[in-house]
Order: sequence, then structure tokens, then C-alpha cells
Amino acid sequence: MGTVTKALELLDLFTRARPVIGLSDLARLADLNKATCYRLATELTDYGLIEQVGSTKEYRLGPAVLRLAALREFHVPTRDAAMPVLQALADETGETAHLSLLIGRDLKAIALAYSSAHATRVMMEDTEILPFHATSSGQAVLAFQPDSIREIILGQALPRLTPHTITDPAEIRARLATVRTEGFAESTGGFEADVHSLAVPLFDALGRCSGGLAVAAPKGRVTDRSRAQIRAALARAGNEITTLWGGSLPPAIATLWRTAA
Amino acid sequence: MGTVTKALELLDLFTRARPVIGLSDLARLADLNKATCYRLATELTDYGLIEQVGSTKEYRLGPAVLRLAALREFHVPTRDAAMPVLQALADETGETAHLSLLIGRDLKAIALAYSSAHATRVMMEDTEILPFHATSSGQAVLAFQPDSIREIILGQALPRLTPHTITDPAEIRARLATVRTEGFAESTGGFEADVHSLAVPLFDALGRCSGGLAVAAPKGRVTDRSRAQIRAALARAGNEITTLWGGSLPPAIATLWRTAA
DNA sequence: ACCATCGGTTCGAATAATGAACCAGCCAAG
DNA sequence: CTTGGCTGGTTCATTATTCGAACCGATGGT
Repeated sequence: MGTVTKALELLDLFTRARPVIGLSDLARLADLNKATCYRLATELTDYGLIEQVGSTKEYRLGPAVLRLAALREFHVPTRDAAMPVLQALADETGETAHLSLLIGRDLKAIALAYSSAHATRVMMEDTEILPFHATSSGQAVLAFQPDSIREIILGQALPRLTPHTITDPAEIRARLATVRTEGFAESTGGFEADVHSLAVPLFDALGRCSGGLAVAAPKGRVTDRSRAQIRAALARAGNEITTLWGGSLPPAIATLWRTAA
Repeated sequence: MGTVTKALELLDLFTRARPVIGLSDLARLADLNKATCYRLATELTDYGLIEQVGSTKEYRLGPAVLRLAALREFHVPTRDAAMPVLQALADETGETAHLSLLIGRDLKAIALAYSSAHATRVMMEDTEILPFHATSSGQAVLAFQPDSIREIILGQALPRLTPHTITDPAEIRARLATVRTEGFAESTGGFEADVHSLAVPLFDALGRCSGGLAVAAPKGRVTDRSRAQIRAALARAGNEITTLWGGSLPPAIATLWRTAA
């Protein structure tokens, strides 16, 4: 593994639940020698990807990420464009909506929107990496990947995260086929017990499925009626975001979503 | 210089004016061997900081920056918090407003807002790094840095970017003293000929000056009246953003701005 | 006074980065 | 259809950089 990758992996240690990390912790979490970790952290700090805060000298993500994101949004409006749609989706369904993107080999959440309709809502605090096999977003995205990529992912370990997580590759393949014929993915308690979620795939300008859009609700609140409503809202929002991204839906999906919405 | 820094410097080659870069160009621009550049680019690509687009395989900034920025904004709302104020500043003054942050040893623009009041407006296309000596933002920020940092920066080369650029360190030091007593920095044609700009410093929660806020207008459109209006708007906006950042103004500045607004 | 931990530093050994030369593929000019 | 100059990508021996055990001074709790 290259030095650059090692340095960048430090960035992944920062999460919503753990936004600041001291040098020793950083080294422990990254399984790196403290000296090595210090050098890498110093280089990241010099560039501004992380910064040291206050007298304790702990690290957190730095201002450089803002500049890079602003530049990317200028050229390829992704998050900014999708944000209002995401919030509208949360408002319309009364549940938590989130948007995820395929980054490297992982599916990562990049935006959340909450609804204030209910006092209890699904929070997604420390959820950056969405496991493909255990989440509806993951299944929605996986269903529309090329066979080669899908098989690489299904060949990896598929940890049982809850008693309801599906871990059999064959069973997952069957579900993905269903996702393709229905245009929606559904997961109940596979990632977090008591959370139901529905998701749709999103497509970029080259027709590749590059992300997912999901609505997560407490299991007990989901009825046949609300499921249908969420599906309709997801279809509309998925269509809208894909359009905003300059993408185009596979014709089969477009047809399926039209009937849902 | 470390490998990580070299890799990260590749990211700086992407600008608004040059958002996609091929491998050979990237190597040339970075003054790196093509093989080296390729390895670094591959590592950045694997992480998602850059991505290859289409059949031409050119590189552009990748989706990972969005995730990192979302995480940082969650913990330290900076850009998101300032954005509406920035737009209001542009609307109120009828000119281009921009926000810059001290990142590493450079001052970099992270957000722009345009006004639709006039057909001609100052565009800031390829302006990521704002030279301290030649811009009003730079002078505003430099004026409030600790002596040690200020002297390091003034000790560097101060290129003459236009016929009106001030390049004499002594003269700059004098202007910075004025900035401190007035609470505003002003530059006319020092960075781009025919552009007038006014700026104020911004302060973070630790009382450090960590950025600048500026309004840039075509030189010919600036009158005594509009200058006063811009200063008043800048004072209000600077105050507001500093507050949003949980920062506090140095008492001297607070007093100065109160009289302007 | 003690011990553990913190951020940061040192220096020889070990490893990873480097770059000249080399592919194959593409495209436009001759 | 050949030539030549470009592209993105690859190889491998040389070498410069990274690595990590041990060490430092400071801090904080017992």
C-alpha cells in the first residue's frame, strides 16, 4: 500500500461520532506507528485537509476540504443540486432521507435530511460506509453495477450486522434481480434493527449507477399505505436528481417509476 | 517534500478555469515524471479525491471531497453557515462577494456570490489563491496575523501582478497598520486591473483571524457613496459570519464596524 | 513522588518512491 | 497506408524516503 493511501485513510477515521482525534488515538485507530502517523498527519495538516484544534492539539478535518468541494460543485453540481430534493423527500415522507455515492469501492452517505413530522426518527450518526448487502441503498446500487464489480463485492465478507442481515450471496443475488425488476430496494432491519428502508438507484451522465437515494423509517411506523407513498416519493425524487445530474434513467427503470409515481 | 504533499498538490492544479486534466498535462503542470504522477493519481483516484471521466480518461476532482466537506460542515459549520450571508452581501451591494479562508500558508477563496444587479460584474474564475500583498482580502487577513506569520509572508517574493501592485514590504506594512486602525482593507487594481475591492477580516472561535470577506466591483462603478455602502454592508456581514462561526471580534474592530454600519 | 499518557523527535534499517525507457492505441498530415 | 507525435499506462534497477523502537519533556491523576 502506498504512503498516500495510508495518509488518506487517516481521513476516514473522522466520523460524525468521532470528529476530533488526538495523535496517539489516530495512530492506534490506523494501526500505524506513532512517528509515521505524525509525519502523515503533519503533511495533511500542511495542506489543510486536517487541522489541529486548540491547546489539546487534537486533529479534525480542515478547511481545504471545503475549497475542494466548492470547486467540484462548481464543475459537477452533485450535492448542492440534490440537497433541496433530498429535503423535500424527507418532508414529503415525514421520515429520514439520505443520499449516498459510490466512492472507490465503498458506498458512502454524503447528505442527510430529517423531517420534523415525528418525534422519533431514524438518526444516521456514525454511518458513513453503507454495507452493500445490508442496506436498501446498497442493494439498489449493487443491483445496477456491472457483473464484474458486483461479484467482487459479493465475494467479500458479508458480516451479519443484525439477526435479520442477509449474508448468503445467492440470496442477495436473488434480491438484486427483484430490485432490477421492481426499480426499488427494500430492507427491514438488515443494518439497524427496527429500521425499515426503501431505496432507489441514481444514475450519472454516463448512465452508470453512481449512488442511491433512500428513506429510512422506524419499522413500526411503516404500513402498506406509507410504503406506497414512500415509493412514489422516491421515484419522483430519484427521477429529479438523476435529471439534475444530467443523467438518464435506464428505460426499464423509467417505466417502473412512472407507474409508482 | 513528502510524497503525500506531492500527491495533494496535484489537487491544486484543478481550478475553475481548468477543471479536467489529462495524465500528461498533470505531470507537466506538477513538474513530475509521468510514471510518478500516474502512481499518485491512481492513489488519489482509489480514494475518490479525483476520478477519471469518460473515454478520454482525464481526471477531475472526485466525490470523496463532498463526503469530507459534509463531515466537516457537520462538525464545524463554516461554508454552509456563511453562504446565505455572502449572497445577501452580494445582493445588497450589487457586486461580487467572496469568502476566503487561511489554508496552510495560503489564502484561498472557498465561496463566491454574484449579484444580478449589473450586466458587468467581477468574475473570479481561476482565482483560488489570493496573494496577500495584492488583494484586499489578503491585506485584511495579513493585518491581523501574529507578527511572526506576517513577516514570513512578507519575506516571500511579492510579485507585481499589475502596474498598481504594491510590492514594497515596507509600504505594505504601513497599509496593514491602516487596516488595523480602520477595520477595512482596500485595494484598487492591485490584483486585477480595473477591479476595486474592499475587505474585512473574519475571526474564529479562538479569536484568530482565519479568513476574509470581500466585495469586488469594477473600478469605474465605485463612488464615494457606494464605497460607504459597501463598507457598511461588509461590517454587518463580517460581524454576522464571525458570530455564526462562534467567534468574537477584537473589541477595537467591533467599535470600528459599529460606526461604519 | 510516582506512573501513565500525551504530542513530538531521533536515526539506522528497511522499504517504497522514482524516472528513463518502453508499450500499445489513437489521430492527423503527408 | 505510412509516418510521427501524441495519448494513457507499465516496467525495473537505482535511490531516496519512509519506517519504527526508543527517547524526550510536559501534563495530569493518584
